[in-house]
Amino acid sequence: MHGHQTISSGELAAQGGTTSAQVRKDLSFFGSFGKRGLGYSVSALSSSLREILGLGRQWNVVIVGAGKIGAALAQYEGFRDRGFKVVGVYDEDPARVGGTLDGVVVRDQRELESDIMKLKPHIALIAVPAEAAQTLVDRVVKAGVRAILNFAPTPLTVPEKVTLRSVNMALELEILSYALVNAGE
Amino acid sequence: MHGHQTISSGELAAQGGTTSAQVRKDLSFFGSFGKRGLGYSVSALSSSLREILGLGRQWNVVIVGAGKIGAALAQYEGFRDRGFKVVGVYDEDPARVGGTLDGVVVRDQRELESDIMKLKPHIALIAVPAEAAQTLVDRVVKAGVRAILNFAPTPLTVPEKVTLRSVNMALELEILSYALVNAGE
DNA sequence: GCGGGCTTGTGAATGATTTCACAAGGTAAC
DNA sequence: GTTACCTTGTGAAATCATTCACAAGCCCGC
Repeated sequence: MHGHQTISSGELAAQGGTTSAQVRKDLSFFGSFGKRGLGYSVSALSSSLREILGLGRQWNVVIVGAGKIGAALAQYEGFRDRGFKVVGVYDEDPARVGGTLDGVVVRDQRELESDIMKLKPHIALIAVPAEAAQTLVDRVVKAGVRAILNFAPTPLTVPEKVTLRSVNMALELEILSYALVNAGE
Repeated sequence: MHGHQTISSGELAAQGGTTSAQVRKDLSFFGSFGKRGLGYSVSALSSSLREILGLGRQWNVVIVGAGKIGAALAQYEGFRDRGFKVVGVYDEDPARVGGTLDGVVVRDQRELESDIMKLKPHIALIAVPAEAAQTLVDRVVKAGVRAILNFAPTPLTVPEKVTLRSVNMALELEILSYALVNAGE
């Protein structure tokens, strides 16, 4: 981005929308990468972080639900760029099964367990209606998936060994709504 | 959901995936809605919250960017259900302009300012590549939008009077990646 | 109307996160 | 080599958020 060989915590903070102290504290959690008086070597820091975050390797991902959100996820370049490969898309609706999303064939949700055993995906993205989400999470967890990113607007429970994160777009809009109502106060 | 007329903080917590103390603390920020010994009246609480969060009224939304994510957002029922109405979708690409997404015609990004002046949308959803995001945010802010939900994977800056929230799906995956790498520790 | 059993609302305690502030270490110019 | 100047890494302080715990209030049965 810049021609710099090296970058200071302050510059990183400006780029990331945070503070220099925050950046240094965060990085110090993993170790000490910088040189005092100079800053951080861009290339060394970048590869250390890739290593630490596990972005060097390829992660296989299955998408459960081929509706609007599932389709958008399947086609999202941001994932591929970071080493996340969509190895399967699943849906319940016969009308969708057999179609393709960005080169991946939509398979029947009944194949989920057997496919997971075979493909051993690391991550499952849940993009189904709220009512169906917990059931499908239980199924993918039982089949061996250990990391889940949930897009259904409902809280889910998983065993302790499984990592779950949720993205709730409707909630984000409600927060904006609240901010608008209370704007002038 | 239940036939109850009234609901306790504990039940709300279970549904929302949190704790009863948390629920009570959060609600107490807005006022005091419950009856001791009994709980909260479902209908009264529901309408109070709708009022406070501004969900009673309709909010007009424009979507900037008619790519994968923009299209998914335009078609997302979760928004309409909560009173958010998509009044415009904009793109730069002539191949997309003129097409329709869920009944809304995709318009040329050059019309953005004049349309915003006319339609007075309350919220803009930014669904363009990272490089273009700041420029478009500046444009919609200048045209009068005061609340922005950003889906581009980049930090943005807005004037203080504007509320900005960001959803970063790639970052969510990176966090999962880190969790997987450090699973057994 | 009184007592037992719930549940709220909220201070106080605890825990987590962010910011401050500065010694220690490094660069670069002379 | 020495000096002037930067920037990191990190304890300590401050801020923010969550959890605890309990008095106060309300319902209901008798």
